[in-house]
Amino acid sequence: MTSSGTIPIGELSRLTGCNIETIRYYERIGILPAPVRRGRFRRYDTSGVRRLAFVRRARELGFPLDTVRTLLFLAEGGGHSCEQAREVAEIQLADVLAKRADLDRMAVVLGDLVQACGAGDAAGCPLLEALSD
Amino acid sequence: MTSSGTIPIGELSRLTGCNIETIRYYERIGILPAPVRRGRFRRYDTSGVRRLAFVRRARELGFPLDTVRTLLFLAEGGGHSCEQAREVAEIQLADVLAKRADLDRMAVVLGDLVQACGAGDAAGCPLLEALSD
DNA sequence: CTTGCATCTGTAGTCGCTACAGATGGTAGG
DNA sequence: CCTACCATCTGTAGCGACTACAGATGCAAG
Repeated sequence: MTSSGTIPIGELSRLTGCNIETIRYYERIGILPAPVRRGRFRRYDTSGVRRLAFVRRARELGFPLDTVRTLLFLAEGGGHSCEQAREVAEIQLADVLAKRADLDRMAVVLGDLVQACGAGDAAGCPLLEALSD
Repeated sequence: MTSSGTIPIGELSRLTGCNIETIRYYERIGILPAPVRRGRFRRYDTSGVRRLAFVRRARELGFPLDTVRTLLFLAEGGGHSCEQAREVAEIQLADVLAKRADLDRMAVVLGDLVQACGAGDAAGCPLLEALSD
C-alpha cells in the first residue's frame, strides 16, 4: 500500500458529481491544488474530496469562481471569517434576486404571448407583432 | 441628398439602445444584413432600425440568437408563422421558468445562510459550515 | 496479441458580447 | 494652414465557466 486512501480522478468525479474535465480545469486555474500523483495519474485524498465538494456546493449557489476562491480562503480560517462570508453571500443573494426579477418579467411577457398565440383568431401573430412593435 | 433617410451606426445605436460593437457583431454573424455604405460608413434606413429593434426585444425576452434568427425568418412571412412562433416561445418560457426555479432555490438557501450568519452566536460560521458539510 | 479502459496533455469551441489597438476621414477652432 | 477631435472603420483578443475534442500512454483482461 503506497497510498491506500487515495482515489483516481474518475472516482472523485463520481463522488462529487463533477465532470473530470472540470476538475482538471479547476486545478489549472488554481481553485484546486495540484494533487499527489501515482505515476502520471492524479490521486485524491479526503481533503481533496472535501475541497471539491465545497466548490461544487458554492457553485450550486451561484457564487462565481473568484468568490469561491475567497470562500475557500475564509473556510481555511482566514481572518474574520463569518463577517466576510456573510458579506459575499449578501452580494450573491442580491445578484440572484435581481436575476430572478429579470426572469419574472420575461416569464410574464412570454406567458401572455404564448396565450395570445394559442387563441389564434385575429390576422397576424401576436408574438411576432409584439416583437415588431 | 444622396441617401436622405439613412442614419449612421452611432445613431442606430442611440435609437435602439444597442451597443455599436454589438451591432457590428450582429452583422458579422448574419443576424443583421450588411447595410448600404456611404464610403466606408454603414448607413441604416427604417427597415434596418426596425430589424435591430426586433432583435433587441427578442433578446430582452431571453431568446438565444439562433432562435432570434428563426423569429426574424417567421416575421418575414416564412411558413406557418404563428404556430411555429408559439412553439419557440413555449420552449423559451420553459427555459425561463426552469432558470427561475433554480434561482428560487438559491435565494432560499442564501437567505437562510445570511440570516444565520447575522445572528452570530455559535462558534463557527453557519455559511462556511454549510458549504463544508 | 489485441482490445478496451482510464487517464494524460494541449488546444479549440461554446454564447453573447465587450474591449481594445491602430487606421481613416471629416469638421471646427486657432 | 495646421491641429485637435470625433465618429467610424477593421481585426483580434478577452470574459466566465466550462465542454469537447485529438492524440498519446499505460495497464489488465480475454
